[in-house]
Amino acid sequence: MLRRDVFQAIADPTRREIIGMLAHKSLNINNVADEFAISRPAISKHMKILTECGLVTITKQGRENYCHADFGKLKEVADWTARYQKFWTEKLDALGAFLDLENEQNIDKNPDKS
Amino acid sequence: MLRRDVFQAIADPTRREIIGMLAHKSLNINNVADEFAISRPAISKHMKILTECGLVTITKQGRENYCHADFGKLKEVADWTARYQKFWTEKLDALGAFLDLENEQNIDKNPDKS
DNA sequence: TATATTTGTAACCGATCGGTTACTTATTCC
DNA sequence: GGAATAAGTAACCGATCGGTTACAAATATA
Repeated sequence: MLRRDVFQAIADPTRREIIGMLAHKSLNINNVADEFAISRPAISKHMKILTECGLVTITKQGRENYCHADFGKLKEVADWTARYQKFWTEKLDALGAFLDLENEQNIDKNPDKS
Repeated sequence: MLRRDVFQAIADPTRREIIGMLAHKSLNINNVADEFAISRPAISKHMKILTECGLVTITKQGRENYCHADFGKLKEVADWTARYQKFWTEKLDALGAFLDLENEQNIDKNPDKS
């Protein structure tokens, strides 16, 4: 497996839009492609990237491939941003806030790797 | 202005590491470059991307350029992931959860655009 | 003043990205 | 069986990415 990076997967606005669509309802590839100006193969490629990083799972139903969003992988992103949340929610000294956060969560020596 | 996308900016693991470093302490370009195996101009390019999207600001001090992280822009990412938070925090029916979220936050018709 | 330090940037490189068209395969419907 | 539908994939394209080396400019230091 290629073990795609979820940060890289959500970097593209089209893919973020796809995730939003699938939150409402599971759709097959053509259903998704109909909502965009780009071609079906282009959507198919985006979907491959989303499945490779675990953001989307596909279940085959006859000749149709239904795509479901799997939001668990999005937690990885939320957790990363949460490290710095205090910096925008409170007007604290930045260094102090970070050290507080580090203490609370007891994160490892190198918390900034991916 | 190029008006860089913060999602694209944080897609690169090196840039995420830089953000983590600047959370501890403001540093000049060489300080940052010393922590990586890649060249100084490469770091300089990463820093340009980070400043273009507002994640980093630079203050000139003599011949040194001090880089400070600006976490406000990270809220944009946190807000996007928060739309789907219920999907991983609770074991609810996915459609129901999304509609609840939509109701609470009263987000616009097309909440999935970037 | 001469030299060292900090930085930006230009030119280049190979790889990847996001898209296309064309073709194939599998399934469903008449 | 034959036609239509859904989807994967290969080949190609131009642009961007992430890196390099080389050079220039500004500031600090001896």
